[in-house]
Amino acid sequence: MSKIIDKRRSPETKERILDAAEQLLSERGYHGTTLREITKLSGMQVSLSYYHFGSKEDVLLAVVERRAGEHVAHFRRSLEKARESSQGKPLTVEALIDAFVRPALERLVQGDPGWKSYVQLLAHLAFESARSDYAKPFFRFDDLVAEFIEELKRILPDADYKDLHWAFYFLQSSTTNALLQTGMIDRQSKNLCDSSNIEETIQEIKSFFSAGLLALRRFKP
Amino acid sequence: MSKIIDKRRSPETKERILDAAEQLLSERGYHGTTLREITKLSGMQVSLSYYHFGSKEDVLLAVVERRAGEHVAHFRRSLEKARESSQGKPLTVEALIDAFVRPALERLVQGDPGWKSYVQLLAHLAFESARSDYAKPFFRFDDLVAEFIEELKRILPDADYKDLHWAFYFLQSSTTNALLQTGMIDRQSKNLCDSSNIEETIQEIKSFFSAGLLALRRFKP
DNA sequence: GTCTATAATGGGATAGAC
DNA sequence: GTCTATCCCATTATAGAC
Repeated sequence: MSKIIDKRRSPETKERILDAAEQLLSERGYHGTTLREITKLSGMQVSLSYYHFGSKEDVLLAVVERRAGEHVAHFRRSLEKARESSQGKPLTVEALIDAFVRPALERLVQGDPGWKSYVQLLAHLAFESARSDYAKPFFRFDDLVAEFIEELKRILPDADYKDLHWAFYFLQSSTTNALLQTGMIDRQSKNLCDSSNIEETIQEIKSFFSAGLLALRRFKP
Repeated sequence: MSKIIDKRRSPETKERILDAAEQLLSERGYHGTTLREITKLSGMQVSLSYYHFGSKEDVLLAVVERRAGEHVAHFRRSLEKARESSQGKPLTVEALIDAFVRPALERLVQGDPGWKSYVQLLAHLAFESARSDYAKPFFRFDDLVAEFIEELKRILPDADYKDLHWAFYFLQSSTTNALLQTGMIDRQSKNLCDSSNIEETIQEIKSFFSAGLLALRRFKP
C-alpha cells in the first residue's frame, strides 16, 4: 500500500504501448515512427517494448493482429446481415456495396479512436504492400473478397468474372482511399464535397458503383 | 588526359543522384530511404547530395520537380488532342477518361524506367499526403482536375457538380492505385485479371467508369 | 515486469583539403 | 565540384540491477 498506483500490470502496459503505436504508425508510417516516440506517448520505457514484443516489426505485427480477427468478422457479419434482410432473394447491388464499405468507413467516426487509427493504418499498408517487406503479411482479405464476388455473381449472373473483379477492385481502391481522408476531394471540389461526412461518402460510393456494376449486366449476354 | 573518365561534370552528377533517388524513393518511401543508399547507388559521395541539393527533403523535392512540368503538360496535351479529335462536338465519356488515365499509366511501360519510378512515387505521395509533411507541396493538379471536370460537365450537362467530383475522385483513386501495381487484383482474381497489362487496365477503367458516369445523366433531371 | 545504463550502428549534416 | 574525415545525435536493441 506504499504506492497509490501499481504500475506493474503487464496487460495494461502492452495495451498502452499498442494504443500509442497504433496511433503513431497510422499517422507517420512505419519508418516514420520510432519506438522512442511510441513508448514516450504511452508513458512507458523503451525497453518494455522489447520485453513485450521483441522488435519494432513485432510491435507493428501486434498492432495489426490485435484487431484483425474482429475486423474480418465484422465484414462477415455485415454480409450475413445483408443476406438475412433480403430473405432468400438475391441482394440488391446497393445493399451488397453497403455491406462492404460500411464496416470500415464507420470506424472513422464511431467511438474508439483506436479503431480509426487501425483502419487508416491498414489502408496505408495496403498501398505500401507494393514495395515494403513489412506490409505484406497483413492481408488475409482474399477469402472475404471472394465471398463478395460470389454474391455479386449471383446478382449479376451474366457478368464476366473478370469484369466483376476489376469493378470490385475499383470499389476497394476508392473505399481505401476514402478511408485515408486526405482532403483531396474537398480541395478539388472547393468544399462542394465533404469527405469527413461518412454518410455522404457511403451514399456517393453506393450510387456510383451500383450504376457501374449494373451496367456490366446490360451489354454482356 | 591523365584520366580516361573525367568525373567532374556537375550536371551528370546531379542527374545521377536524382535517378538513384527517384528509384529508391519510389521503392522504399521517404523515411525508408537514406542518402547513403542513394549516393551509393549513384556512385557518388554523400556530401555531394548536400552540395547540389541542400538536404534530404530538397533531394525529394528536386526529384519531383525535375519531371513535374512535363508531366502536367503531358496531361494537358492529352486533353487537347482528345478535343481536337472530336472536332467541335462534345467528347465521348470514354475519350475523356482515356485522355486522363493514359498519360500516367503508359509511363509504366514506355521506355525510361525513371518515368515509371516517378509516377509510382507520385502515387505514393498522393496517399501519404494525408499524414506527411513532406508530401504536401507536390500537388499542383487541382487546375488540371478542374479542366477535366468542366469537360465532363459539358458532356453531361444535367449531372450535379457534386456527383461529378465524387465520380472523378473514384476514377483518380482507382487509377492511382493501379499505378502502384500492388498485384492485389491479380491475386484476388487468381490471375484472371492482369494488372501488368496496361491496355487491359485502361480498357477496364474506361468501360466501368464511363458506365458509372453516364448513369449520372440518366436519373437526374 | 520494470527500471537504468549502455552497446552498436547508422542517420543527416558540415568542414576543409584538393 | 569532388573528396575524406568527422560531428553529433537518434535509433534499435540488449544487459543487468531491482
